Amino acid sequence: MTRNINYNTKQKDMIMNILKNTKKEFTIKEIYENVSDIGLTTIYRLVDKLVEEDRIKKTIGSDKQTYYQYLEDCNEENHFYLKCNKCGTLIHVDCDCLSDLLSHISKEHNFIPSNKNIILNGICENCK
Amino acid sequence: MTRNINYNTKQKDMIMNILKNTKKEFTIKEIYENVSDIGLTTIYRLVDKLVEEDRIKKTIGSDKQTYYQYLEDCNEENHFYLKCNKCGTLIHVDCDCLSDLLSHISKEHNFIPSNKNIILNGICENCK
DNA sequence: CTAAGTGCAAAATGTTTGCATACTT
DNA sequence: AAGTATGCAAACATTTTGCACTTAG
Repeated sequence: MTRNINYNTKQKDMIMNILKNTKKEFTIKEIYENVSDIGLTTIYRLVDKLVEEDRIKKTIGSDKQTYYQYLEDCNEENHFYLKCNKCGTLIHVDCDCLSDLLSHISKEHNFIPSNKNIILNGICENCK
Repeated sequence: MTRNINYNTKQKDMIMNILKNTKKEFTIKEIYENVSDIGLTTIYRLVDKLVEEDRIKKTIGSDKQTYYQYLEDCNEENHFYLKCNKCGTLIHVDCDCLSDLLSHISKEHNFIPSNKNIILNGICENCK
């Protein structure tokens, strides 16, 4: 039995803060440029772990690049997001409007929807 | 006014057929291994175009790799999919069960949901 | 003190470009 | 015939690895 211990380092915090403050998408390079004194290697390693831990999400932007984006703290709760295709912001929605759809899908379509981090794309209020 | 002409070449068809036949995710390398006599460069180029044309989708798999996957023909119709997190299959759902949710979101959350290619993740019938 | 995390340089992968040739219409 | 598409080799970009050093708990 090996315990998987995770240190809380200032590097990890810095990356999380940048992603958390604006809810936008960042490339590795953008993270690198927005942070001081963290090596690229470390960014790759941390970002990997954070994805593993479901704290951030790796995605493909509309420009086909690889991006990373902040996710809400995911302890046993479901999270529903709206993602703007123009500005890239991920809007966290606190509303149970999904529940009917999800139960319909599991009953009628014989598919167990994952209830973590459901993302719907579109255009946000500001970008209309 | 430049017209953007697209030849229909056998290379393009081969790639589309592979993606269409199984609805699974393919990496560039997997596509390359499953076709005969198409150079890697060409695969990169074609896959790019197909993404542009909305005929296939570029995604990040749960293993964090970059994948490409077939989409239904997208002429003015909406398409709703269920994607299995285990086998990677993209199941096309022909059902209007989404419409309530989408109108709720546009009214209550002030967000215009894109109605093209909505994908929900979960576990499919076969993988349960 | 010890396991885990970091940063550098180098290695390995992945992707794009230039150019000569071949194919579509 | 003219404009695209293709494939190779080379250039370029991105990501990973090995290793000595630092840091968190």
